[in-house]
Amino acid sequence: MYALVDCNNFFVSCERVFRPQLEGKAVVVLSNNDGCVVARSNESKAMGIKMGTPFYQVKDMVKAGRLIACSSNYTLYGDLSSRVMSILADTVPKIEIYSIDEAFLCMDGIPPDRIREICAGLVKRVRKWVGIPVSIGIAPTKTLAKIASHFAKRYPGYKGVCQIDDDEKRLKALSLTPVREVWGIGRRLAVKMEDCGIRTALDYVGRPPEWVKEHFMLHGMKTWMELNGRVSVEEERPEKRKSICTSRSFAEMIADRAELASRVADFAAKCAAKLREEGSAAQQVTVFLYTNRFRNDLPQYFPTVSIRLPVAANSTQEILSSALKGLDLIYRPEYLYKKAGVMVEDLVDADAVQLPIFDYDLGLRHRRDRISEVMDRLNSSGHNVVRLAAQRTGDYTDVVRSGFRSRRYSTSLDDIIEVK
DNA sequence: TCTGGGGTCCTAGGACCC
DNA sequence: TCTGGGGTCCTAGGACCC
Repeated sequence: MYALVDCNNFFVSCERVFRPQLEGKAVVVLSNNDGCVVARSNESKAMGIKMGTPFYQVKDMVKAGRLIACSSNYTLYGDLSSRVMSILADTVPKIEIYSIDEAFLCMDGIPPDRIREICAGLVKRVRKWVGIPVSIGIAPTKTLAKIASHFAKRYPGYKGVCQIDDDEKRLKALSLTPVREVWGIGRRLAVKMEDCGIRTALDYVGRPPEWVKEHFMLHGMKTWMELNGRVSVEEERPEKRKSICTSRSFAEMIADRAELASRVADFAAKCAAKLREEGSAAQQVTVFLYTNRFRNDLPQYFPTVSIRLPVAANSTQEILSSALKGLDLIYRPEYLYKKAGVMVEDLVDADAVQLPIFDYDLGLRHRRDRISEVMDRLNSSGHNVVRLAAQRTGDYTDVVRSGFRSRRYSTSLDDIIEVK
């Protein structure tokens, strides 16, 4: 059996932990730059606010006092997430962290008749110790556990735990689940399935496997098997990422090359730091720019360029200088840019980098690695105490729109003192 | 005026090989 | 007019997830 633990309205719940006056109110959390709605309380869902709604479309409700908006505060969410995860990890033999607000628990070795009771205990403990409400779905496959967790979340009668442990319950649950809500079936596939007359998950599992394979290929087959109770979604992914990306939209559009370069330099430095944190090194650095895709009146340009590194690297200097080289190749002064990003790809283990035999300055490499190490130590507080001259001066908060930010209650000493 | 950020996997098709 | 058959590898783009 798998148990999927899903934090309810996670970002909103995090805000509520430290501002209990938000309890029972319509609350939304906004994306970077206060761009769009990325989390909603039950009350704001009931008001019809959809995921991804641009903030300006609900601004009037905020002004009228009917809706409370919070800028996103990922430091806070990340910290509360790790507290939730550590409680889960302490309770069951194995957990697979799936996202910031979800984890699969592997219930191997736990007597079947105790699973529900253990999960009910977890719901209470996480609520009491961290303050976050969670829902848990229990089932023989991950896809079914997801469905069970939806029921646990939707119907208060379950008290946060729903288990699918026999065929009767499974078929009942599938018949009540629209196919577009199934894990692994997105918008495009859902439309295609509905065109074939498939409305519920039960309709889908009723189709013969040959037909499913023909129309929805490998991916569709896996989902089909999972819904039929046969495990097909692999075990956890390897712990190291295959690519790392840092990108941001800008509060204002940018045309100036120097300004753009300093932003790209920041993104590159961030990628390099993430690489080192993970013990990886990159063989390729990609830079991309976006003009404002919502401005039909402006010329559009979405260039991207990749630079191969002769030797895999993770020093800030090397990643940054490649990124700026890339920027030079794609930058055109006649456009207004709204977003940029740096991606590092083809990652290898940092301690297994293949060095060339000839014409290679190993001393230079070591010096760069040393500098990066020192930078990491000095920057470990999360503030950019030291940076390369190509990077921006000043804090990131200077350039991001964030009108409703809560404090970093659980991680920043200043903010903790403020609360007291 | 104002529209997020970060990942993974799969497939089709092209390049290339014999 | 008529132009083989079979592989592998790589990449871009599309689909999905949160």
